[in-house]
Amino acid sequence: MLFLMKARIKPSLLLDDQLCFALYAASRRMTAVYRPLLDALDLTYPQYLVMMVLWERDGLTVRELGERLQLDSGTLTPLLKRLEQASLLGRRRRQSDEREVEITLTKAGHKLHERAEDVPRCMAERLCLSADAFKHLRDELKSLAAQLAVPTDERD
Amino acid sequence: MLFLMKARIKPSLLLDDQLCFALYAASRRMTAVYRPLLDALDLTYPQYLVMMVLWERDGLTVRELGERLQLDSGTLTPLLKRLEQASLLGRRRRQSDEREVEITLTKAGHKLHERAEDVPRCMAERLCLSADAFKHLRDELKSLAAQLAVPTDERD
DNA sequence: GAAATTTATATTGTGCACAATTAAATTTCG
DNA sequence: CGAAATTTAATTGTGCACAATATAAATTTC
Repeated sequence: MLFLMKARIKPSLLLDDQLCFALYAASRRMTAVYRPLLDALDLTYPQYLVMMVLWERDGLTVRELGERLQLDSGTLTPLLKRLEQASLLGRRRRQSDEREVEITLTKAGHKLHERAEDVPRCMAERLCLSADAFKHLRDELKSLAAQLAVPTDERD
Repeated sequence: MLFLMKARIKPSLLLDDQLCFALYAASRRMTAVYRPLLDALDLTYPQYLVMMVLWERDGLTVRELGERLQLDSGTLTPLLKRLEQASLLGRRRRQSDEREVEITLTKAGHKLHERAEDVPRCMAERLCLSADAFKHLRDELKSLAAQLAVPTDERD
């Protein structure tokens, strides 16, 4: 009789066996494909992510943006200053709590949303995935990230 | 009667809908989980990838390393200089073709392979994936990267 | 209500990524 | 052959990521 059980991952140091490298390489390739589309909007890929969050909900603080994107102030502060220089958003301390810096889209920042709407359509065509395959892969990656976010000392 | 066909991806600018962000976030989380393991070896994550390639096949040129990892000399040259400083490898121009720089592991570089063998085991435990799920996700990512590597002007 | 602690952002420093350019060696071809 | 084109690394400059630290405001503790 056969035992049907989940086989353990066999540890390997060969590059082609690694999940981490497949992830790292795919992520960089993805950014590379976005680059020409975002160049047209004068945005880098991380700047595009920030704008996407703000188009969805304006007036977030740096901390809230950081939670959404999993980035800290060391990354966000200079990035937001560049977007401010580009007149896409404003940064000002909150009256209610002077520690917090509220990020608000300018008219140009809102306006950019329209031009950005082509980007997801272009990428959807470029990916050659069905909606189901797209969602499945995306959700697998979300669940992987969630598993990797669990502290090492409190696991199954 | 129902038509069963592949549905198109619905374009969206909402962060949570994006495959690219799931990929980007998962990749950074993965690197973050590797960090404490690699700190013990005094390697960064990209340095670990370079060492993995060299453990598999020593004596590659910068170009060959770059092809394997999809990184250019602008990234590799300073990274390799740091590994040279750390006495893990040597860099020297090839006699046969002075344009090429051959990378050779030192004794310490080879020695590090043993200590690195714990890393994949630790990660395998940390991931909580069956061998099948691991391979499936890895191969989906490889196929995604391959699709994204196809030039935009020559596609299905 | 002063002191200690926590929270939010900014700053500094290191190490990638990657575009663009440069320099040197090699190959191609008239 | 020898000039032009190609190839390989290195260099320069910009923009993330992220650790560590600093600073200032708010909150908690006593």
